[in-house]
Amino acid sequence: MLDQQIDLDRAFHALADRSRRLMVERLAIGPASVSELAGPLRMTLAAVVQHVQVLEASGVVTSQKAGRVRLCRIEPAAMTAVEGWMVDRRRAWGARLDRLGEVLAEQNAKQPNEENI
Amino acid sequence: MLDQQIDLDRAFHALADRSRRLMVERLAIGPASVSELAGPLRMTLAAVVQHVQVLEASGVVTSQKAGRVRLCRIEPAAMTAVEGWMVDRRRAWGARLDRLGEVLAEQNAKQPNEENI
DNA sequence: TCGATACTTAAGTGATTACTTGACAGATGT
DNA sequence: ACATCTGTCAAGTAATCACTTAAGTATCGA
Repeated sequence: MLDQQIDLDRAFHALADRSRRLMVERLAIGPASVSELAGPLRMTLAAVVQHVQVLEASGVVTSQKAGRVRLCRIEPAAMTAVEGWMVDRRRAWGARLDRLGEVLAEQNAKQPNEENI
Repeated sequence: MLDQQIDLDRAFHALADRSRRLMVERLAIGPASVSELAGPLRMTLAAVVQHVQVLEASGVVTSQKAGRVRLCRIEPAAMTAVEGWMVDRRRAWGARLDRLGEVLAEQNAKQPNEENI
């Protein structure tokens, strides 16, 4: 429970980098090797390996080596923890905004997307 | 659209710090002054002001000064953007896990299966 | 067996971070 | 008027970051 704060630090930090988010987007579709992850990125393989290490240390990604290939995959638990924190926050300010009436919040025209969780 | 990547960088980074997350948790409940935010934190006011600046630069928080007090409040748009990215990812891996069945995810098959990606 | 493939490790570099201290400014209450 | 409250700005510092190059180590295919 207390450690989870540390995990959130690391998880948010891991996702605060565009290259790493691209890797996670790729991994969300399915497992991939390090060089597959490196594909769209303009940096050395060594750098990509370091990004993978950050992702693993944060718990967002796990990997295992098969032969000379390291297969990486997303780790749902960490992603869920991050999403959960966001959802909890929105419950708070969402409830407050509802209470006040959405009209007061902003007159910004926003798309009517009905994504409810 | 391209800026949005930058915004996500900044927003995730802003939330990657425990002190700043505590501030956001407080602001999710309702607007607060800088010193109110500083309350539970063991650091100088100057440091808190710098954290507020990071939160504002990321778009997660807005503020306005009334007299000598700066009132901070959460900015739903940035929070929604972050949450939206998470939700989009979960749609991908969630769908995949459903498709495969969770049993497959935990098997320890060491055979290099050629599931082309 | 030999060369190519897929990482892996170490060391270094310039930029950024999360603070600190200290000096200061404007607003408020008495 | 004056002290106090609430915040601001500037400069400095130690640690961390996102890379790089260079030199490995296994593994695989022919």
